[in-house]
Amino acid sequence: MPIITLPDNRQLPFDQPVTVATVVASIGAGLAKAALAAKVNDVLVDLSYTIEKDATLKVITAKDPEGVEVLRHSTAHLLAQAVKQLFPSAQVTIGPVIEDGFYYDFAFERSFTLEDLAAIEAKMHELAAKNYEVTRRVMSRDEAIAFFLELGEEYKAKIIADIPPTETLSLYQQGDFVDLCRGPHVPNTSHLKTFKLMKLAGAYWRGDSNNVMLQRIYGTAWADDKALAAYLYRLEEAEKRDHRKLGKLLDLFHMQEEAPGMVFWHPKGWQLYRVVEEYIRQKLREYDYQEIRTPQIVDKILWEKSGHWEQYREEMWVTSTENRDYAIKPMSCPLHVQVFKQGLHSYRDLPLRLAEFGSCHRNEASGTLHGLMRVRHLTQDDAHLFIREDQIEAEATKLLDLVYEVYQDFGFEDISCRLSTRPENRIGDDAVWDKAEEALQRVLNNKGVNWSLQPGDGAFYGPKIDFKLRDCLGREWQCGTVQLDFQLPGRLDAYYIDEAGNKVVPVMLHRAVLGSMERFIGVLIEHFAAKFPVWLAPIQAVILNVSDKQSEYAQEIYKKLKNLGFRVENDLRNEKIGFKIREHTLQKVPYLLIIGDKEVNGSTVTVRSRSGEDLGAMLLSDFVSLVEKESALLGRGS
RNA sequence: GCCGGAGUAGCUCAGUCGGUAGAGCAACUGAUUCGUAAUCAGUAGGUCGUGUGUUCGAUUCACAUCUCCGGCACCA
Repeated sequence: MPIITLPDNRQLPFDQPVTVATVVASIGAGLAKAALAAKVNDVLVDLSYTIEKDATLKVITAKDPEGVEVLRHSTAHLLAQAVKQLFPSAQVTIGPVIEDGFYYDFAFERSFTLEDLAAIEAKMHELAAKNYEVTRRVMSRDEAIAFFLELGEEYKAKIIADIPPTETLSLYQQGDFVDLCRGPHVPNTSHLKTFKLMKLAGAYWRGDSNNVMLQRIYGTAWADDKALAAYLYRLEEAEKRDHRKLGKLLDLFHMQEEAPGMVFWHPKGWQLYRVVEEYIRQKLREYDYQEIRTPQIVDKILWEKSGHWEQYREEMWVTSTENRDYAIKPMSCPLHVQVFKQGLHSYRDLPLRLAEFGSCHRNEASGTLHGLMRVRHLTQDDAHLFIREDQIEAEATKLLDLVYEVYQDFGFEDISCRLSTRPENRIGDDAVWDKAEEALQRVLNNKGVNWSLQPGDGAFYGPKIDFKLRDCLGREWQCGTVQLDFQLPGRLDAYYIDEAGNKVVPVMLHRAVLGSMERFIGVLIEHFAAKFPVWLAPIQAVILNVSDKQSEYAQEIYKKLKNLGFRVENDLRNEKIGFKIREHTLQKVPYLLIIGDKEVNGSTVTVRSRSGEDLGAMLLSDFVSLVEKESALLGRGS
């Protein structure tokens, strides 16, 4: 005698076990039509699920986020069904829901083409319109393995073999297509209307590059056409923020074939770079760091001692001369230890904080290069803190403060923070790793930020905390990092003298706040869509004369602003004022100063903001204080 | 590195089913001196990513190679 409780606390009694579909039908025909799945006692189930005992019930439709996920999951099955019909020799593997869509991986003897993709999508619509019922059944492991092997689906059989024996295996069928799946799924393919196949890609079986490469088809599915259109529009808009596109458009930097993964900074891009660098230098002063500079090419011997030669060899550029082998530095840590080792340090000297804008070269795999986000020559805003063990928590806490302060100054809110623990390839005792991982965990908890765990993702010498920022398409890029290292100083024979006069190996904290200057600027360009706040903007204002008559006064204004340290340009070309305004607006210059006869006569400038707002005529001093005030807000103003 | 796609003027792109290419913007020259997102006219600009092959002839076809784009794997 189950009593079903609905979200509005209404209770429906039944005199025998009922399916969710029956209950939903008894609530109303409209709801029954819209229902995709349900939550019974907060567990997502199919409409065919039978409720035996008293339970709460929430019907899931396309209006619920879970409903859209069910749609996407079922659309992935529809994709697989279409592929199997068109290409019977293709084998299905996995097809999960992802952010904004789904994908399905297939093993197939030839590559899918874009034409195939169109044909598959058409087939999907055709199949959906057949209004197949989607039915669920349960099978034992052995039965299921035999079933899929019979169909020639070897990958599915392998997947099943790896599912823990305690788990129930469910199969979903629509028409002639059967797939192993946890569910839930829509009750009928007629619900699958709004979807689109997006792109083809390769993907390794089980995510392991030693395995064969499968073919992945990405798709997206939404509750209705409007939501799909909104999504596609969002993608288009996001593409306009692409830093590679904007970098070219605003003449910030370029890259070319002869130097893959390395940046040619143009004057405006380098100006931006320098503002960011100067900002960080200011933070180094505030937080008691000392800036240093170390060599780029260093004898292999040092890398062997540090462990890089063993752990990191593949990504190091090497060179040699006069029978000596050298590596171009991929990171600065061992070199900072060399600086620390000069002279003798007392425990009173610690913490000793050494910072460097470290110019590093890494031979990143060709397929990973991506604009400024993934380069082969990068500049880390790097620092190493040499500390006593009792200073770990205090120093790590200060680092978290610094990182969050800097990100907020640049206007970032969406920061993801992760703790990565010991990887398989590592140096050092597990006891030391235990200590290091626990320390970082404590610091994170005390700081009270949201963080997640990434087991096995630490550096080879110690665990780390990573900070990630998102690009225009939602892809995350690691920027800041804090790494605790009990290994390197000892390996490189660094020590200090403690109170009792003993030599003690210091603990080292590696840290970068921005990460790499290049990547951070890439993220920055996308974050602001190149509409940089005035403190960052490479050109803060352009002075435009209406006609030749005012050029002398315009020059005067230009010189005054330049002498005050503003980044200004003059546009005295013989062009119409509208044309000049258009050009500099497209260049996203924050302020345009218009100089006509009126301004010359009144000794003023007329200010037009980047958004097109006319701020009217004002004294130059008023404009100066306006910009100064705005600059002081940094990225926190908007 | 792996899978797929792409590379034509400074930029954005069109085109050639094999007969050495075209537009808009930009550039240059001239005219125009103008008040808040494109003034007009003219001129010039390309070994069609690179190499090899097939061919009477290759930007077009084939192969190789480089780079870029989207994923995957990697990412101290």
